[in-house]
Amino acid sequence: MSKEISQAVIRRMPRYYRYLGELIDEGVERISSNELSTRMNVTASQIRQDLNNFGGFGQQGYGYNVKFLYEEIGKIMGLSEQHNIIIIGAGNLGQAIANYVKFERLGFVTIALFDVNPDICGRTIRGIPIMLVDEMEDFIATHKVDIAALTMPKEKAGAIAKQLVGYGVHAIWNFAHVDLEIDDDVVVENVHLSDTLMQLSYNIVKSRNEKK
Amino acid sequence: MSKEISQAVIRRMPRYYRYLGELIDEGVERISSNELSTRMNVTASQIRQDLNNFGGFGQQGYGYNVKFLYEEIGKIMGLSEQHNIIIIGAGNLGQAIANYVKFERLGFVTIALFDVNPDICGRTIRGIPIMLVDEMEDFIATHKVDIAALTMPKEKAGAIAKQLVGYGVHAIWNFAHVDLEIDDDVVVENVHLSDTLMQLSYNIVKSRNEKK
DNA sequence: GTCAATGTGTGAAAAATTTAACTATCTTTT
DNA sequence: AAAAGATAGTTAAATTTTTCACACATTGAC
Repeated sequence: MSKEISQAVIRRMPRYYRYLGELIDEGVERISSNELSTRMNVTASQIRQDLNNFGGFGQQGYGYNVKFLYEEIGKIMGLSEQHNIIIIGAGNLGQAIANYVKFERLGFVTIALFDVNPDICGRTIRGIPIMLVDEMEDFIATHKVDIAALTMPKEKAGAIAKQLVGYGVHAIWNFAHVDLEIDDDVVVENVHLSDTLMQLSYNIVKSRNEKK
Repeated sequence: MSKEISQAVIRRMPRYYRYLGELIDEGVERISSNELSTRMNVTASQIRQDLNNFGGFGQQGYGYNVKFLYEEIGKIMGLSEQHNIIIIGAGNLGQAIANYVKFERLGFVTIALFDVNPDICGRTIRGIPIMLVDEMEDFIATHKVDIAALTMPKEKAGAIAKQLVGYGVHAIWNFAHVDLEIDDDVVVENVHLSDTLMQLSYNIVKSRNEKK
């Protein structure tokens, strides 16, 4: 059995991926854990430990091949396959996400939005159709849906999530401010914006106090 | 000197706050760490340890007074004062945030949006004006601005952040996909949506493999 | 008022994470 | 081709975080 990799490590991987992408853009071919650690403001030891969770991607005396490592991390994070997203809640946030072209470069493609409001149904965003929530079941049955993004008010999120899981969706990107109670085999990633605001606020007050 | 409280603890506080808010809505007056731990799916021990970082809010044999604890956490997280937010980048995401009424209940009030696009300037969102980025300096000089939310493309984020800090802004809620290099006395909270998507993607693949 | 039950605060143990140190391997130079 | 230098992989130590366990304060029943 392969050892479980801690979520702390997983949370750091996207940052490595981003920095490696930048290095590629800069035309850098190879990099040592030490040099990368300086750029990223982490310890070289942590970089080596993190990467070694997945295997040895570097070479003693040489370092890491930037392009190779970039691609390997991409594979590890599941970016080698396309993930289709549907967005439930075509409000501002839902539309914002649908408009984010950058996600597509990572393989995350929004294929539909759903809303309860009949007025906006039939419209499209970048060619992506907005449909009625009632059409969701049919749509999921006839399309490959890998991720459902929940951007509706929290009151409705629980029920919608349950429905989605019933229709066969196994991954939820949850922007509603509730903890979804859902089967173990469904993967949930929460994005609680107000939580991050509160953390910011805490650190503001702290920083102010430290300044005396 | 008061001991430093780990960011791990700080990240958990908003969740306590949310659950306590729900308990208040349910009319619950008191709760034990044990009962709360069941609801929240964490250990009672962790709850007690976390809270004790800030002082003893409970009472042996009684538990915690829900309303009192809620208010205390609010104070700890800096919610007892109003935080004015300006949003730089009035695209979809910026507008989505400006429309989020719920933040206001926590004391976070958006007072202006700024954009480089003259076409949308002069418009308002919920009464909040959209202005030209050029007007930013003046605005900050004449208004209390506590937090700047960066929702513009990452290419511009670094320069804008520098400007903002120059104008006296000390806290940045960063949605741009870059690490801002900024003075130590400026507080930055990053919200990297694509990072969370990648984490979700990793967990999807992992979960699929576990299922055999 | 007494006593059993409850349940926090807290010191200590356990677990997890991070950092440091070392070894072995590869690269580069001469 | 050999020696010197660089650097990943890896083991060990240090640190941090989480969990456990229990003394003792408070509540509530009788």
